Amino acid sequence: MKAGEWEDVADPELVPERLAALPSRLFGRISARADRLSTAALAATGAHRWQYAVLVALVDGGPASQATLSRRTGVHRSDLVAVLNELTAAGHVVREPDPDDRRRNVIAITRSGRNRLRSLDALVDRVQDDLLAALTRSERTELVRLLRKLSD
Amino acid sequence: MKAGEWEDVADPELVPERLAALPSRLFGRISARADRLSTAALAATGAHRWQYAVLVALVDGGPASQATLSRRTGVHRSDLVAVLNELTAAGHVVREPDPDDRRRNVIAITRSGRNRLRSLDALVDRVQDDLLAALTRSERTELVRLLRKLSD
DNA sequence: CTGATATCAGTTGTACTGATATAT
DNA sequence: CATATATCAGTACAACTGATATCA
Repeated sequence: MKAGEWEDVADPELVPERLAALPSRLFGRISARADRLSTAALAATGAHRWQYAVLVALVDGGPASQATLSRRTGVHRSDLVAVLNELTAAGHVVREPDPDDRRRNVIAITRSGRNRLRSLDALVDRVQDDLLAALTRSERTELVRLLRKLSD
Repeated sequence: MKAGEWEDVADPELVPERLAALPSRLFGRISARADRLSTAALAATGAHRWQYAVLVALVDGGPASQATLSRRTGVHRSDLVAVLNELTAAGHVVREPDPDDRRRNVIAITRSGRNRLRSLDALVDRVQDDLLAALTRSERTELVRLLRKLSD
């Protein structure tokens, strides 16, 4: 993954059918494309890709410990530390020791964090739209249904 | 990506709907799972994940230069060098200068390479089956159709 | 001179493992 | 004692970029 001008190395005309229809290969390629689109869209804002997931998890689920946030987002607890450092430094969340369980930090979103999320929301929506541009609206719905079945 | 015992960090019950239904996130997670399954399956054979793509491209498209192989497989020409070094060392392909264009190497599969591909084929099929286990046969067909539309 | 080819060295981001300190 | 939490250092891999030498 990287930003910049991009030229696909594969030529659809040349790719043998056995490879072209291989689910694991398709997932890898589409996922790489999604990463490129996300990174490009977020580059302007200086936001990390995981910031969005964390802010959504806080708004939709309320304040939480880092361990809970990890379970809500799927972001690994090891990686969450750096994301929260960034968000805290920017004033988008506050991180305070939990008085009820002193192992935990309680993470809460700030007003600035809510504003941040609103602007990221628009970017993320455009990325999904770009990514799924080749599909009709009903195909998109069906695709998401199938992907969700797979990810459980 | 790594092998070993694996425990999902996300708890499906806790993931907010906005994240759970996000295509770019779903692609990332499923692609990571596909990588884990492939790596685990290939670990026993000592094969790199790209070996399979290269061997298929040679069998289905005939001998070719490295640049052509890159376009057939989508494997980057920079990465292809190492894969071909491995395959050459194992005797699965032969790499010879092209007499008609001395910039090129002609890569051709050997009998040992064809045998290798047959054993990898079985592994790859099982990985796809594992990956798509949650879907019915017709859902799998529809999914592949949608993924192919996206990857063009 | 331009473009294509093969090679090599290095970079970035994701998704981890493993270890440690601290508290329940 | 086991278990959960937060943190940090480090690893493996895909998918690149950029540079160089060679040749058409």
